[in-house]
Amino acid sequence: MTPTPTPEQHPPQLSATGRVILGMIALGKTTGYDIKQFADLTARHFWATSYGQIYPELKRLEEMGLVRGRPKPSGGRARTEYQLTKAGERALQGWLSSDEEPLYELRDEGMLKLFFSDSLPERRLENIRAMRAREERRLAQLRAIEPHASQGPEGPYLTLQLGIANTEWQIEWCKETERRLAAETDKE
Amino acid sequence: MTPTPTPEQHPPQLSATGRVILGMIALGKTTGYDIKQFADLTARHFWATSYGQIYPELKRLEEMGLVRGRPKPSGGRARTEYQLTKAGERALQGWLSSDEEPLYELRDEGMLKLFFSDSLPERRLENIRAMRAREERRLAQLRAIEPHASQGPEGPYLTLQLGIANTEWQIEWCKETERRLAAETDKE
DNA sequence: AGGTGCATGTAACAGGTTACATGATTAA
DNA sequence: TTAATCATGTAACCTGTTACATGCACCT
Repeated sequence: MTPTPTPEQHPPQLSATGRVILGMIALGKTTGYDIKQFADLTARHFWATSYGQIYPELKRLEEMGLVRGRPKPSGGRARTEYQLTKAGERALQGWLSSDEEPLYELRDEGMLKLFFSDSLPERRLENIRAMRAREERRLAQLRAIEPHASQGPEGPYLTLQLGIANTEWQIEWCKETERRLAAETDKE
Repeated sequence: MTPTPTPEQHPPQLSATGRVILGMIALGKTTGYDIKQFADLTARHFWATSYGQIYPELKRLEEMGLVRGRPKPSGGRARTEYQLTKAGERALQGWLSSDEEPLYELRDEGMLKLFFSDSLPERRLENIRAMRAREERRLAQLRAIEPHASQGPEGPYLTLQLGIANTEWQIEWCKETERRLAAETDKE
């Protein structure tokens, strides 16, 4: 007779959103609103969030004992400040040191259009231009936050650097490809 | 009294998954299975798909009159081949020439770890190495499909080139950052 | 007096993944 | 004969977005 499977008494597992929140609290963003504002300025480029996730997840994290929230009204405004508990710090560091394959997911409609562009070659150049325009907008946004980021902690600064360098490079590729396609069109 | 809003008799809107399928059929992938196989080899790097989307969506597209499916059993195996209808071609080209802001979504847990790495600086180098390893794997996969892609249509080839160049660049950044972090650690 | 920003929250919905089910064919 | 591959499909689940609701505070 098979032994009954281990009762799997793991506490409910830390979700990806939960990790983001723990990390953000560690960076000093103590309210749901704060977390969202900062994330929209920074992490949004590689990890988007919404209030619809953040507020319910903060409650779940509190139930799990990873954060502790206390009301800190500013003026007459309702407001809850959260801090990490010891368990929360451990959970955050456990995630940062885990060797599991980190998730990577991309949905890029611009690439998709380029990929299928043989079905309408006349628009190919235009599609690449649109991709470049998007990257140029992104670059401008990243550059706008650079100055104040370079005074802050290292982690955010490194990701910002990577984002900027990466975007610059992408723009170069688009320009080159545009030139190449334009040259081919001329030949015909 | 306000005029009743236009009855919005637009036929049900073409979803993103639907677009992928139309594009794939245009590239000669005529069955659900075929589409998935090819997408897993190529478009997966910027747009993942699953059978759970593809098969139901093929039916929806047929209801919408954008594709036509006919049973083409190979041996005794059930099998349905799809082709684009005129309306399907128009829909595909309409999408390719539309000026709507193309969707872009990224979830990159590696970047997230780097972003929060101040909470466990000892692991920072390791995290960047993991990111590099991921990109190196990706590069190997992309290079493996390059030879046969370079004989095919232009669109897929261009996206492949972009993917390769982009990945190579990312690897360089990781290496440079690793060197820099290693040097800083030595100084201390 | 009214618009914007601060601050929290929820319900409905949309989209996608996973696990499962089925069954034929082919190569070892 | 058994494992892998071809081929299709569905139901349950999970995650995340959108739209909405509430109300205070601050600036003009």
